[in-house]
This record gives sequence, C-alpha cells and structure tokens, in this order.
Amino acid sequence: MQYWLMKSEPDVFGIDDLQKVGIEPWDGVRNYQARNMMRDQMQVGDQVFFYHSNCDVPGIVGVAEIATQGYPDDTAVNPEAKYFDPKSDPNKPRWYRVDVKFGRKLKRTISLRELREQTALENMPLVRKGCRLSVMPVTADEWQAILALE
DNA sequence: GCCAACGTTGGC
DNA sequence: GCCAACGTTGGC
Repeated sequence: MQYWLMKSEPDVFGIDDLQKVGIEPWDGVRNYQARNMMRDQMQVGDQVFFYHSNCDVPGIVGVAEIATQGYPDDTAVNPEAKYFDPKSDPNKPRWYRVDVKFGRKLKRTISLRELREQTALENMPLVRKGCRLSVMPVTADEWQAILALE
C-alpha cells in the first residue's frame, strides 16, 4: 500500500465534488511523470491526499482512495474532449488515468503554508518552489506527519 | 542533440 | 493579474 498526493483546482473539481459523485475518473493528466505513476505504480486501496491548488488557500483538504489501477484515458483520443491530444494514437494509448474514490474531508484545510513550516515535510516535492507535478508519492512518515496536523 | 520560444502551472 | 518555474516543441 502506498500513499499519494493529487492536486485539483477546486473551481474545476474540488473535494466537495468528489464527495458528491463518490468516485471519479482522474482524467486529463498530460504529464509523463504523473502518467507513469498512475499507469505503473498505483494500486487499488492506495491512500491519497486531495490537494486544492490555484485557489485562496492552497492545501490538503481531504483523503481519497485509489479505486482502479491505471487504464487508458480515452479523453485523449476524443476530439470533443477538453483534454484531447491529437498526437495520442487510439491503438497505443499515451495517457492513463485511475479512478479515485472519496474517503473523507479533513476537519480543516492543512494549508501549503503550514506544510512548508514542517521540517518533517521538507523533502516533499510539493513544498519545493515551482513544483508543477499534479500527482506525487507521499512517504508513510510524511502521511503520518500531515495527519498529525489535523 | 542543443536550446530558444512558447505554453502552462500555480503561489502570491 | 503577475510572474517564476518548468515541461514541451521545433528549428537548426
């Protein structure tokens, strides 16, 4: 079992949206590092921190769970889709997604600002300047340290 | 294979 | 809205 952190913009799809639908295909990821993690490493039951980016108070707002292994993201080969990638060959999928299941909302938002102050978290890619990875691994120690802040 | 130009992310 | 960081593209 592994731990992850996944970013989402609350204006587009936030933790409340996930709570409403219960389970959501995490499509639209068009970054190879993130793709590789979803395709190769994520397992059903892995735990996920749900992170709100690009908003008033960026931070961790909830816990979710990986509900499927990686499978091809067919929005990449759908010309109608927002995240259509004309260079993705339908017969040789370039992009992958997983399904993410709602777990719970944290009692409060653990802000990026607060996360930055924790020495236990200084190695997280998230707190590094200019981190644009939308999916990243979290160690067991980091997971515990973050939950302890709640 | 180098690297400048460009587009996107995301904190502030 | 600004802009730094960084990934991708494409000319050479």
